[in-house]
Amino acid sequence: MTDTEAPARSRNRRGQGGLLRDEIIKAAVDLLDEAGDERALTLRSIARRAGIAAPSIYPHFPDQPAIMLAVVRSAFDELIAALRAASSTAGDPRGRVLAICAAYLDFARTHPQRYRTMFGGLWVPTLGESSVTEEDMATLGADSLRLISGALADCAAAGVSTGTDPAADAVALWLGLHGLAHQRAVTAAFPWPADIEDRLITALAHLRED
Amino acid sequence: MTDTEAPARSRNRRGQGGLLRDEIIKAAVDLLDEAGDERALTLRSIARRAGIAAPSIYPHFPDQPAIMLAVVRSAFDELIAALRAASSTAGDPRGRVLAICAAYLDFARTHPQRYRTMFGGLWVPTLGESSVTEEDMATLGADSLRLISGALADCAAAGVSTGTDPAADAVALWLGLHGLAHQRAVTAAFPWPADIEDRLITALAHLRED
DNA sequence: TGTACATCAGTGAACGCGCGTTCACTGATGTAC
DNA sequence: TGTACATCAGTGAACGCGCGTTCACTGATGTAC
Repeated sequence: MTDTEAPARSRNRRGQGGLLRDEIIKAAVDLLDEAGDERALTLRSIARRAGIAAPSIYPHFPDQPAIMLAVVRSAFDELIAALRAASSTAGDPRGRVLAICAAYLDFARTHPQRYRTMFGGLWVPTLGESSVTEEDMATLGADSLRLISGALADCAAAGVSTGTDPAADAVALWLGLHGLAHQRAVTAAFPWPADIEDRLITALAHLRED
Repeated sequence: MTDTEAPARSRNRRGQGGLLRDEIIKAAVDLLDEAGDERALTLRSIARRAGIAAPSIYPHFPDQPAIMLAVVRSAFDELIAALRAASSTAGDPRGRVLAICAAYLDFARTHPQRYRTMFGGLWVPTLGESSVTEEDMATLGADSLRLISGALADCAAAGVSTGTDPAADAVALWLGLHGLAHQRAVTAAFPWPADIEDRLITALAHLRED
């Protein structure tokens, strides 16, 4: 893993300086996907990757944790977009739940480093010592949970699940998915049962046998 | 969180130098429990905490990742001991499963930093660049999984669960517990349903309603 | 019982490194006249 | 249309810091004689 730089960068036109902000986030996300872990995401390594000098980051982010927040936020945006796409292509309620779950696990498997960073809690700065606020943290992921909850409610209404509390069931189902996705992202070798996904989803979504 | 040292340390008797090894692990675990995250566990901070000079660590550990492995190993030892204790006090199979799950969640709640470090995958060094081997990693936690698996098999035999594959069910149940324990260890505020533990355990252990 | 000595537990100073951040700056570009 | 100038995007050098690790060492303690 050489520290590939992007040397031939030419500066943005006048008035377009804000474009660099997105380039910085992109560089950080790329770096994260390639790196062993998020500790590789230093302000300087991101600058190198983006092909700029380290101080050039400061007009766009007040400090290093602010970059991390932007990276995590963009990852959450991507996740919810994938879940929504999966949700909309499925027909019946049961299929929707299964599609959302599959998309969730797929996201995690495709971007293990991003997943670990999003939910690992380690990028969280010591609140109060950085520019990132408590509110920034709390709202992340709430949309995904709502999407699952809605799909489960439809299942209950359609009679394909025996669940009676979609909001609580959504949390339980998500926890199962998260446990699986996280453990996969973290360990190389694990004795996975072949049908572990079905096993978790069917049990936690309270789906009836078909 | 001041960087409390232990200044009045007197050296071990001749032949008892090995005792410092345990003191180092103890210092590291204490530091981890107090710290915001495992990144605070540097070789130097551990040495400060133990009241010794940094180089004094080298006769006991070949490098920094080796200390991390020792810390994680001791945490896993503690976890399995807690699970075994819970398992042995319960009477019937159903009670045993519930007691083991409760002990698991209790461990995570009591030692969130330790839990996050054990399962977060971030202490894992780049294998091949440190003294920690692949085998070191693979065996951690296997005992706990076996304990759960055995308890589930007893449930099935006693007819209090409808599961037919205790080994696979154990993985699924553990994943649920892990998802819950991990998320709790990582986030301050989360909209937890009141009965989330029951919800997960009953569904994943396939326990019959009583 | 006394003493010389080897061994052992642990130290202090130093190294090179990458980090986040600051500062004064440069040079291209758009704009006012 | 030409030119002076303000503004903007981005730079290079430097700072102090904590890190992991190395090296030569010190001084107490047990042991052989």
